[in-house]
Amino acid sequence: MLPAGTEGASMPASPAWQHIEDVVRKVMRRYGFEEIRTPALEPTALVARGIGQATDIVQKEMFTFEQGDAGYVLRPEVTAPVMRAYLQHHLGQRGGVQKLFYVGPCFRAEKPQKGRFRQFHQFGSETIGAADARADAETVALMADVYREFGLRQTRLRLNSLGSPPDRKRYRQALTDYFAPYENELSETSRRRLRQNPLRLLDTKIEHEQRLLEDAPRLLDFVDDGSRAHYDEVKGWLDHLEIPFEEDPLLVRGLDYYTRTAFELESGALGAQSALAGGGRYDLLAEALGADEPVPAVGFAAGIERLFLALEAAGYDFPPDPAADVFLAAIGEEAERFVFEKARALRRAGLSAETDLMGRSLKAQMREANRSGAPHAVIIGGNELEAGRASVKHMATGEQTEVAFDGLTAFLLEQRAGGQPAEAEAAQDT
RNA sequence: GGGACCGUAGCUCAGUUUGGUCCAGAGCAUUCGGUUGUGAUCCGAAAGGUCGAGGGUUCGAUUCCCUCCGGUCCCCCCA
Repeated sequence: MLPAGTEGASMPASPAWQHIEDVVRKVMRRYGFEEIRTPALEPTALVARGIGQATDIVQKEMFTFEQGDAGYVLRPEVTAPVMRAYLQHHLGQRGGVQKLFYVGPCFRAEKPQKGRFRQFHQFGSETIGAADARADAETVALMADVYREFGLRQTRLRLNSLGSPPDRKRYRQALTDYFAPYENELSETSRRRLRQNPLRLLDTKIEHEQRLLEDAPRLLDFVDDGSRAHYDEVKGWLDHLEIPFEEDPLLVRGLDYYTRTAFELESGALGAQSALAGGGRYDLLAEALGADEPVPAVGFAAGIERLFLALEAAGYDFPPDPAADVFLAAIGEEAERFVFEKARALRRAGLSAETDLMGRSLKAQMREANRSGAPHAVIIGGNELEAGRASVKHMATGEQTEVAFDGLTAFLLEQRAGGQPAEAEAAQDT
């Protein structure tokens, strides 16, 4: 039995899935980001320090286990691991800003539902070493361009500034004070949040509480001048790039390492889990992981499964499954030996060639040839072996011609290069 | 962690209401065949399921009850 919420991860890698990754990598490279691969396994302490003890992820969503004295965790996200790699391998010494991206699996021990899995896949970018607001804007632009590349326009980009930890501490207090008189009107979960993590109150879905929030203090009013100036700059650069966004004073993120800029991209077509991607600045993460000095950084993370859902909802045209160039059918043992070797020769010439591996009838082989999507089937039996010429059937038209064994590779290469069916006759003379 | 619904062939599902020869079925997919060596169509046949698992009630359980496992969706939270 598979662990819950890991279903899709064990299916054969579909062309659609690979297509998504291809597009992601393409856009990432346009922006000059390098791919980095970090282990799926990380020390529990790294994740706990990086993401924050008080977060849901660390408190209840990690797959952890002990090995000797050490505690490990299947990574629930990739930003902390990338920062660990950056520090451990002194990537900053390479000079300049480090622009890294990743694509890979993450794990969270949540109850699975639509758009949420225990093993899921994220891609994202991390721009490490840049405090400039343009780094924030570039991250947002990169994220937006990935979705734009897929033609997804029904998305909503929300933006906010979280300021610095002292700012948030003062804001937390103000929020607590504001809600104190209303405590009896709050739901049980909201009362719990008020004590444990007041910022979470901001995304309550209870109408009454939302009305209370309208007059509640705003995080942005507690943000220090530096953060405010930075926020204004980020908005300026986004305007400059003509990237539409909404300011959302209620936007907070679930991980402790965020500072200043926070953003989230939503889709309307995803059901309960509408967040496609999110990110922000995390200038304090490096120090939390043991760095001697602050390392400014900003990044985003996106869910591939959710992108997939959004694409399906939008009726996205995935590229068709790649078809073989040719299917080789054999009749009789001698022909089977010939075909098996010929297929390898074609493959070494760069063609995608398929053959029967079950000793099936010609009829069954032709069915298989049809299924393979190969434009041509090559039939070789006693007659062909005697004549030294293969029967080549053009599957779409049903027309069949003969091609000398010696010229078969060249013929098929030419066909793949865009030769028309009509040229088949011409080619058979070569 | 809490809630709702669901588990019958590889896939999509019927059958369970009122337990017993319409209870083990259909479509698609698969394999083979429709005379000697030709695919997507058509026709025919075959193969394929301990009816999620275990226990209970009963003369008898896919059907009723309990437990467990799994799935889906929702709350929480997030990608």
